[in-house]
Amino acid sequence: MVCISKMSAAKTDNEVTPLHGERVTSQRLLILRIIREGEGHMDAEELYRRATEEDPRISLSTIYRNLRLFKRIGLVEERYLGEGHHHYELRRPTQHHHLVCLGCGRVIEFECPQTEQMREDVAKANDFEITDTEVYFAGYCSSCRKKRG
Amino acid sequence: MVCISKMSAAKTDNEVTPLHGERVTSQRLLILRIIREGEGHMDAEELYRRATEEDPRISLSTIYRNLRLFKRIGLVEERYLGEGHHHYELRRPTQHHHLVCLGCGRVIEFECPQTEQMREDVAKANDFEITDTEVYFAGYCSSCRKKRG
DNA sequence: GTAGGTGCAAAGTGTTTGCATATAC
DNA sequence: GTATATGCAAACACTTTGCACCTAC
Repeated sequence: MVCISKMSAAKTDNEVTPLHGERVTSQRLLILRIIREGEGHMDAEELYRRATEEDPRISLSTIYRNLRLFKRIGLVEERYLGEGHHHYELRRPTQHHHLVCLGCGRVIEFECPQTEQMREDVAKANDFEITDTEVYFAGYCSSCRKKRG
Repeated sequence: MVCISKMSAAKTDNEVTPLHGERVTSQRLLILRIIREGEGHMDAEELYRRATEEDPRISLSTIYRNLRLFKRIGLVEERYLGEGHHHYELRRPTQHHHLVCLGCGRVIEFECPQTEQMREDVAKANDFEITDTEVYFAGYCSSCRKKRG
C-alpha cells in the first residue's frame, strides 16, 4: 500500500488522488501502475517498453520527467545497483535492501532491522536528519560460484 | 597504506610495483598519486583536471581506462553517491561507509562494525559470497537544515 | 482560460571504443 | 621486438531540455 505525502496511489488506478497540484494524467497513472505491477527493479527503458504496449504514443521523456516527480514527492525510490543506470521502485513502508549477484545480475531484497539502530547512531553522531538509507551487498550467488569453479 | 593483490602502490610513486603484467606508466602513477592525495571522493572529471595540471597531454580516456583497471585489480573502489556520476577512492583495509548531505553535497565517512555481522548473516541466508559492501545514508546536515528552516 | 503536462527532436552528461602512434618490458 | 598503453576523435548509453501543442482543473 502506498500513501505518501503529496500524491498517493491506491489499489486501482482510478483511486489515485493528487494532493499537491500535481495533475493526474493518464501517463502518470500508467507509469505508476507499471512500477507497482513490475514489483521490483525496473529501469527507465524497461518501464518505457511496457508503457508503450499500452500507450504507444507515450514518450521516454515523459517517463523520465515523471520518475523525477515521483522521486521528488516520495512515491518512488531510485536505486543505483551498479550497471550504469537506475532502477525504480515504489516506496514501501518497510525499509529493505539489496543483494546483487555480480555473475547473473539477480537482485535479492532483504530486510535488516539492525539498520534502524545504525541510522539513528549515525544521525546523532553527525547531527544529520537522515532521509535515505541503503545497504548494498554484492557478490556471487551459489550457482554463479559453481560456474566459475 | 595500499597493498593489494596485483599491483601495489607504496608511499612514493617510484616504489610502485606492478605484479601482474600491468605496465607501470607515468600516467598510471600520476592517477594513483592524485587519488591518494585527493583522499576521498573524486570523480573522473576532477581527477582529469588535476592530472592535466601535471601532464597536460593526458587524456580523459586514459583516466577512465585506468580507473577501470584499478577497480578490476582491487586498488580502487567506485562509489555512486547519487549525483549522476561516480567517485573513486583507494581501497582501504577498513570498511567504511558514506553519509551524504543532500543540501550541500558534503560526504562524511563513517565506520560501522555492525555491518560485518549483517554481511555474514545475509551471505549465509542467501548462500552468497559477498565481495562488496556499502552502507549509504543521505539526508541533511545541521547547517543545511537551518538554511531551509 | 490557464497553468501545467506531453511528444518530439535535439542537446547534455558521463563513459567507452577504434585506431594509429608511442612506450614498457 | 612485441605486447600493451596512450591520445584523439568519434560513438555510446542514459538523461535532460526547448518548444509547440494538448489537457486537467
